Amino acid sequence: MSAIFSQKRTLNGVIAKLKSAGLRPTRQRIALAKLLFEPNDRHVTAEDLHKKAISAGISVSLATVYNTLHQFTQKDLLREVVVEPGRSYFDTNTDDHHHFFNENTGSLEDIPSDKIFVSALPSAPHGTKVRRVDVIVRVEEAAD
Amino acid sequence: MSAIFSQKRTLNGVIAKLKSAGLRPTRQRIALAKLLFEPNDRHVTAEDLHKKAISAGISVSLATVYNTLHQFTQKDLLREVVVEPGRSYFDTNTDDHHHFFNENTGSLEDIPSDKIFVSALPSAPHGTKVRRVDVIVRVEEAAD
DNA sequence: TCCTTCATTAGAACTATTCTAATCTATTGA
DNA sequence: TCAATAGATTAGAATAGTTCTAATGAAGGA
Repeated sequence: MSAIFSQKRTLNGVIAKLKSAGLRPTRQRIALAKLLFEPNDRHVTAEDLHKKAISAGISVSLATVYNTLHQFTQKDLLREVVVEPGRSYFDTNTDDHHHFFNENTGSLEDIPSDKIFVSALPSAPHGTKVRRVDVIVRVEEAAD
Repeated sequence: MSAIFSQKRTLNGVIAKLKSAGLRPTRQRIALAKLLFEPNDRHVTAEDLHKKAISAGISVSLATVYNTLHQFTQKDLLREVVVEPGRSYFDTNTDDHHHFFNENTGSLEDIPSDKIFVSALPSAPHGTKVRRVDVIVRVEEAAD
Protein backbone atom coordinates (compact mmCIF):
# COMPACT_ATOMS: atom_id res chain seq x y z
CA MET A 1 0.00 0.00 0.00
CA SER A 2 1.48 3.34 -1.00
CA ALA A 3 2.07 6.08 1.53
CA ILE A 4 -0.30 8.37 -0.32
CA PHE A 5 -3.06 5.80 -0.32
CA SER A 6 -2.50 5.18 3.37
CA GLN A 7 -2.67 8.89 4.09
CA LYS A 8 -5.89 9.17 2.18
CA ARG A 9 -7.40 6.31 4.12
CA THR A 10 -6.41 7.98 7.37
CA LEU A 11 -7.94 11.23 6.20
CA ASN A 12 -11.23 9.61 5.22
CA GLY A 13 -11.31 7.66 8.46
CA VAL A 14 -10.74 10.78 10.50
CA ILE A 15 -13.41 12.74 8.69
CA ALA A 16 -15.90 9.92 9.12
CA LYS A 17 -15.02 9.72 12.80
CA LEU A 18 -15.64 13.42 13.29
CA LYS A 19 -18.88 13.37 11.33
CA SER A 20 -20.30 10.44 13.20
CA ALA A 21 -19.48 12.23 16.45
CA GLY A 22 -21.49 15.20 15.21
CA LEU A 23 -18.45 17.46 14.85
CA ARG A 24 -17.73 19.47 11.74
CA PRO A 25 -14.61 18.16 10.08
CA THR A 26 -12.74 21.45 10.03
CA ARG A 27 -9.14 21.87 8.97
CA GLN A 28 -7.93 22.09 12.55
CA ARG A 29 -9.97 19.25 13.93
CA ILE A 30 -8.91 16.94 11.13
CA ALA A 31 -5.26 17.80 11.67
CA LEU A 32 -5.49 17.32 15.44
CA ALA A 33 -7.39 14.07 15.08
CA LYS A 34 -4.74 12.75 12.71
CA LEU A 35 -2.01 13.60 15.20
CA LEU A 36 -3.96 12.12 18.09
CA PHE A 37 -4.99 8.87 16.49
CA GLU A 38 -1.60 7.97 15.20
CA PRO A 39 -0.43 4.75 16.81
CA ASN A 40 2.07 6.43 19.18
CA ASP A 41 1.82 8.91 22.00
CA ARG A 42 -1.37 7.74 23.53
CA HIS A 43 -1.14 10.21 26.39
CA VAL A 44 -0.87 13.88 25.54
CA THR A 45 -1.35 17.19 27.25
CA ALA A 46 -2.89 20.16 25.47
CA GLU A 47 0.52 21.81 25.40
CA ASP A 48 2.11 18.70 23.89
CA LEU A 49 -0.45 18.48 21.14
CA HIS A 50 -0.22 22.17 20.36
CA LYS A 51 3.56 21.98 20.02
CA LYS A 52 3.26 18.86 17.90
CA ALA A 53 0.75 20.55 15.61
CA ILE A 54 2.82 23.69 15.23
CA SER A 55 5.97 21.77 14.47
CA ALA A 56 4.01 19.74 11.91
CA GLY A 57 3.22 23.03 10.20
CA ILE A 58 -0.42 23.12 11.27
CA SER A 59 -1.65 26.54 12.23
CA VAL A 60 -3.87 26.14 15.24
CA SER A 61 -4.33 28.11 18.43
CA LEU A 62 -3.96 26.68 21.90
CA ALA A 63 -7.58 27.63 22.60
CA THR A 64 -8.70 25.42 19.73
CA VAL A 65 -6.55 22.59 21.00
CA TYR A 66 -8.30 22.83 24.36
CA ASN A 67 -11.72 23.10 22.76
CA THR A 68 -11.00 20.13 20.54
CA LEU A 69 -9.66 17.94 23.33
CA HIS A 70 -12.72 18.64 25.43
CA GLN A 71 -15.11 18.06 22.56
CA PHE A 72 -13.39 14.80 21.70
CA THR A 73 -13.59 13.78 25.34
CA GLN A 74 -17.30 14.57 25.46
CA LYS A 75 -17.87 12.50 22.33
CA ASP A 76 -15.86 9.60 23.76
CA LEU A 77 -13.09 9.83 21.24
CA LEU A 78 -10.69 10.58 24.12
CA ARG A 79 -10.56 10.03 27.84
CA GLU A 80 -9.19 12.51 30.34
CA VAL A 81 -6.78 11.14 32.92
CA VAL A 82 -6.11 13.15 36.06
CA VAL A 83 -2.98 12.21 37.92
CA GLU A 84 -1.35 15.48 38.92
CA PRO A 85 -2.83 18.75 40.04
CA GLY A 86 -2.47 21.35 37.33
CA ARG A 87 -1.94 19.08 34.34
CA SER A 88 -4.43 17.09 32.32
CA TYR A 89 -3.57 14.16 30.16
CA PHE A 90 -5.79 12.95 27.36
CA ASP A 91 -5.74 9.30 26.45
CA THR A 92 -6.55 8.09 22.95
CA ASN A 93 -7.47 4.72 24.36
CA THR A 94 -11.10 4.93 25.43
CA ASP A 95 -11.43 1.25 26.28
CA ASP A 96 -11.81 0.24 29.88
CA HIS A 97 -8.29 0.27 31.28
CA HIS A 98 -6.10 1.72 34.00
CA HIS A 99 -2.71 3.39 34.40
CA PHE A 100 0.74 3.28 35.81
CA PHE A 101 1.89 6.79 36.58
CA ASN A 102 5.58 7.43 37.12
CA GLU A 103 5.78 10.27 39.60
CA ASN A 104 9.39 11.04 38.76
CA THR A 105 9.11 11.29 35.02
CA GLY A 106 5.42 12.15 34.67
CA SER A 107 4.91 9.35 32.17
CA LEU A 108 1.75 7.29 31.89
CA GLU A 109 1.45 3.68 30.80
CA ASP A 110 -1.69 1.68 30.19
CA ILE A 111 -2.74 -1.32 32.21
CA PRO A 112 -5.22 -3.36 30.17
CA SER A 113 -8.40 -4.03 32.11
CA ASP A 114 -7.88 -7.79 31.97
CA LYS A 115 -4.62 -7.41 33.90
CA ILE A 116 -6.23 -5.90 36.95
CA PHE A 117 -9.38 -6.69 38.80
CA VAL A 118 -11.33 -4.47 41.15
CA SER A 119 -13.76 -6.23 43.43
CA ALA A 120 -17.39 -5.37 43.88
CA LEU A 121 -17.59 -1.91 45.36
CA PRO A 122 -19.63 -0.76 48.26
CA SER A 123 -22.74 0.87 46.88
CA ALA A 124 -22.39 4.42 45.60
CA PRO A 125 -23.43 7.27 47.90
CA HIS A 126 -27.17 7.87 48.03
CA GLY A 127 -28.63 9.37 44.87
CA THR A 128 -25.56 8.73 42.75
CA LYS A 129 -24.49 6.14 40.28
CA VAL A 130 -21.05 4.94 39.26
CA ARG A 131 -19.74 6.45 36.07
CA ARG A 132 -16.28 4.98 36.01
CA VAL A 133 -13.64 3.40 38.18
CA ASP A 134 -10.10 4.70 37.78
CA VAL A 135 -7.15 2.81 39.15
CA ILE A 136 -3.87 4.69 39.21
CA VAL A 137 -0.81 2.75 40.21
CA ARG A 138 1.72 5.34 41.28
CA VAL A 139 5.27 4.19 40.78
CA GLU A 140 8.63 5.80 41.41
CA GLU A 141 12.12 5.12 40.21
CA ALA A 142 13.52 2.24 42.22
CA ALA A 143 16.56 3.20 44.28
CA ASP A 144 19.14 0.53 43.57
CA MET B 1 -14.50 16.09 80.94
CA SER B 2 -14.58 19.87 80.72
CA ALA B 3 -14.30 21.65 77.40
CA ILE B 4 -11.19 23.45 78.57
CA PHE B 5 -9.51 20.22 79.57
CA SER B 6 -10.45 18.69 76.24
CA GLN B 7 -9.02 21.64 74.37
CA LYS B 8 -5.80 21.38 76.29
CA ARG B 9 -5.49 17.70 75.46
CA THR B 10 -6.01 18.47 71.80
CA LEU B 11 -3.38 21.17 71.99
CA ASN B 12 -0.84 18.88 73.61
CA GLY B 13 -1.62 16.13 71.14
CA VAL B 14 -1.15 18.46 68.21
CA ILE B 15 2.13 19.80 69.52
CA ALA B 16 3.42 16.29 70.12
CA LYS B 17 2.35 15.30 66.62
CA LEU B 18 4.22 18.21 65.07
CA LYS B 19 7.33 17.63 67.16
CA SER B 20 7.52 13.96 66.37
CA ALA B 21 7.23 14.84 62.68
CA GLY B 22 10.22 17.15 63.11
CA LEU B 23 8.20 20.31 62.54
CA ARG B 24 8.41 23.28 64.86
CA PRO B 25 5.09 23.75 66.61
CA THR B 26 4.51 27.33 65.53
CA ARG B 27 1.34 29.26 66.16
CA GLN B 28 0.11 28.80 62.59
CA ARG B 29 0.96 25.14 62.30
CA ILE B 30 -0.72 24.35 65.59
CA ALA B 31 -3.85 26.22 64.55
CA LEU B 32 -3.99 24.55 61.13
CA ALA B 33 -3.34 21.12 62.61
CA LYS B 34 -6.18 21.61 65.08
CA LEU B 35 -8.55 22.55 62.26
CA LEU B 36 -7.37 19.66 60.11
CA PHE B 37 -7.49 16.93 62.71
CA GLU B 38 -10.90 17.73 64.01
CA PRO B 39 -13.22 14.80 63.41
CA ASN B 40 -15.09 16.39 60.49
CA ASP B 41 -14.14 17.59 57.05
CA ARG B 42 -11.59 15.00 56.18
CA HIS B 43 -11.10 16.37 52.68
CA VAL B 44 -10.00 19.96 52.33
CA THR B 45 -8.48 22.18 49.70
CA ALA B 46 -5.90 24.84 50.56
CA GLU B 47 -8.50 27.49 49.90
CA ASP B 48 -11.01 25.78 52.19
CA LEU B 49 -8.55 25.56 55.04
CA HIS B 50 -7.43 29.14 54.60
CA LYS B 51 -11.01 30.40 54.73
CA LYS B 52 -11.73 28.21 57.72
CA ALA B 53 -8.69 29.54 59.55
CA ILE B 54 -9.49 33.15 58.79
CA SER B 55 -13.09 32.79 59.89
CA ALA B 56 -11.86 31.11 63.09
CA GLY B 57 -9.88 34.27 63.74
CA ILE B 58 -6.49 32.76 62.96
CA SER B 59 -4.18 35.06 61.09
CA VAL B 60 -2.41 32.99 58.51
CA SER B 61 -1.42 33.56 54.90
CA LEU B 62 -2.42 31.36 52.01
CA ALA B 63 1.26 30.71 51.33
CA THR B 64 1.66 29.26 54.81
CA VAL B 65 -1.41 27.10 54.32
CA TYR B 66 0.15 25.66 51.17
CA ASN B 67 3.53 25.20 52.85
CA THR B 68 1.91 23.51 55.81
CA LEU B 69 -0.25 21.18 53.73
CA HIS B 70 2.76 20.08 51.73
CA GLN B 71 4.93 19.62 54.79
CA PHE B 72 2.21 17.60 56.49
CA THR B 73 1.87 15.50 53.37
CA GLN B 74 5.60 14.86 53.28
CA LYS B 75 5.55 13.82 56.92
CA ASP B 76 2.60 11.51 56.33
CA LEU B 77 0.18 13.48 58.45
CA LEU B 78 -1.93 14.06 55.33
CA ARG B 79 -2.43 12.48 51.96
CA GLU B 80 -2.96 14.35 48.74
CA VAL B 81 -5.85 13.18 46.55
CA VAL B 82 -5.93 14.20 42.91
CA VAL B 83 -9.30 13.93 41.24
CA GLU B 84 -9.72 17.09 39.20
CA PRO B 85 -7.27 19.11 37.22
CA GLY B 86 -6.51 22.36 38.96
CA ARG B 87 -7.64 21.47 42.45
CA SER B 88 -5.88 19.48 45.15
CA TYR B 89 -7.62 17.83 48.04
CA PHE B 90 -5.82 16.86 51.20
CA ASP B 91 -7.11 13.95 53.19
CA THR B 92 -6.58 13.68 56.94
CA ASN B 93 -7.02 9.93 56.70
CA THR B 94 -3.60 8.52 55.85
CA ASP B 95 -4.65 4.90 56.20
CA ASP B 96 -4.85 2.74 53.14
CA HIS B 97 -8.21 3.56 51.57
CA HIS B 98 -9.88 4.78 48.41
CA HIS B 99 -12.49 7.33 47.30
CA PHE B 100 -15.83 8.02 45.79
CA PHE B 101 -15.70 11.28 43.89
CA ASN B 102 -18.94 13.00 42.99
CA GLU B 103 -18.27 14.80 39.73
CA ASN B 104 -21.32 17.02 40.07
CA THR B 105 -20.74 18.30 43.58
CA GLY B 106 -16.98 17.85 43.85
CA SER B 107 -17.35 15.98 47.12
CA LEU B 108 -15.12 13.12 48.21
CA GLU B 109 -16.06 10.18 50.37
CA ASP B 110 -13.79 7.49 51.77
CA ILE B 111 -14.00 3.84 50.84
CA PRO B 112 -12.28 1.80 53.56
CA SER B 113 -9.66 -0.52 52.12
CA ASP B 114 -11.49 -3.60 53.39
CA LYS B 115 -14.51 -2.70 51.24
CA ILE B 116 -12.65 -2.90 47.97
CA PHE B 117 -10.10 -5.27 46.66
CA VAL B 118 -7.63 -4.73 43.85
CA SER B 119 -6.10 -7.85 42.38
CA ALA B 120 -2.42 -8.49 41.92
CA LEU B 121 -1.12 -5.98 39.43
CA PRO B 122 1.02 -6.59 36.43
CA SER B 123 4.59 -5.84 37.41
CA ALA B 124 5.61 -2.20 37.50
CA PRO B 125 7.45 -0.75 34.50
CA HIS B 126 11.14 -1.60 34.42
CA GLY B 127 13.22 0.20 37.03
CA THR B 128 10.25 1.38 39.05
CA LYS B 129 8.48 0.26 42.16
CA VAL B 130 4.91 0.73 43.28
CA ARG B 131 4.42 3.52 45.75
CA ARG B 132 0.66 3.47 46.06
CA VAL B 133 -2.50 2.32 44.34
CA ASP B 134 -5.31 4.85 44.11
CA VAL B 135 -8.82 3.79 43.23
CA ILE B 136 -11.22 6.58 42.40
CA VAL B 137 -14.82 5.64 41.86
CA ARG B 138 -16.33 8.50 39.90
CA VAL B 139 -20.02 8.89 40.52
CA GLU B 140 -22.62 11.30 39.23
CA GLU B 141 -26.05 12.34 40.38
CA ALA B 142 -28.51 9.67 39.30
CA ALA B 143 -31.11 11.00 36.87
CA ASP B 144 -34.44 9.79 38.19
C1' DT C 1 19.41 36.75 76.95
C1' DC C 2 21.32 36.60 72.30
C1' DC C 3 21.95 34.11 68.17
C1' DT C 4 20.93 31.15 64.67
C1' DT C 5 17.79 28.76 62.15
C1' DC C 6 13.62 28.15 60.50
C1' DA C 7 8.78 29.98 59.64
C1' DT C 8 5.74 33.44 58.01
C1' DT C 9 4.25 37.07 55.18
C1' DA C 10 2.34 40.03 51.29
C1' DG C 11 2.43 40.36 47.02
C1' DA C 12 4.40 39.33 42.64
C1' DA C 13 5.03 35.71 39.39
C1' DC C 14 3.89 31.68 37.13
C1' DT C 15 1.25 27.86 34.83
C1' DA C 16 -2.53 25.75 33.05
C1' DT C 17 -6.80 26.72 31.50
C1' DT C 18 -10.97 29.36 30.13
C1' DC C 19 -13.21 33.31 28.32
C1' DT C 20 -14.32 37.01 24.95
C1' DA C 21 -15.57 39.17 21.05
C1' DA C 22 -14.11 39.62 16.40
C1' DT C 23 -13.25 37.03 12.25
C1' DC C 24 -13.58 33.10 9.42
C1' DT C 25 -15.41 28.72 7.31
C1' DA C 26 -18.28 24.54 6.49
C1' DT C 27 -22.76 23.48 5.36
C1' DT C 28 -27.33 24.14 3.62
C1' DG C 29 -30.63 25.31 0.50
C1' DA C 30 -32.06 28.39 -3.23
C1' DT D 1 -22.83 28.05 -7.56
C1' DC D 2 -23.63 31.38 -4.15
C1' DA D 3 -25.45 33.63 -0.14
C1' DA D 4 -26.91 33.03 4.41
C1' DT D 5 -26.09 31.21 8.77
C1' DA D 6 -24.66 28.38 12.35
C1' DG D 7 -20.81 26.98 14.18
C1' DA D 8 -15.49 27.13 14.57
C1' DT D 9 -11.29 29.60 15.19
C1' DT D 10 -8.45 33.16 16.80
C1' DA D 11 -5.37 36.29 19.67
C1' DG D 12 -5.12 37.97 23.60
C1' DA D 13 -7.07 39.07 28.01
C1' DA D 14 -8.72 37.07 32.14
C1' DT D 15 -8.92 33.76 35.70
C1' DA D 16 -7.77 30.13 39.17
C1' DG D 17 -4.76 27.69 41.65
C1' DT D 18 -0.31 27.40 43.14
C1' DT D 19 4.57 28.69 43.87
C1' DC D 20 8.18 32.02 44.49
C1' DT D 21 10.71 35.90 46.63
C1' DA D 22 12.81 38.67 49.74
C1' DA D 23 11.94 40.88 53.94
C1' DT D 24 10.29 40.31 58.73
C1' DG D 25 9.27 37.52 62.74
C1' DA D 26 9.44 33.80 66.11
C1' DA D 27 11.25 29.31 68.31
C1' DG D 28 14.88 26.89 70.55
C1' DG D 29 19.56 26.26 72.07
C1' DA D 30 23.86 28.17 74.18
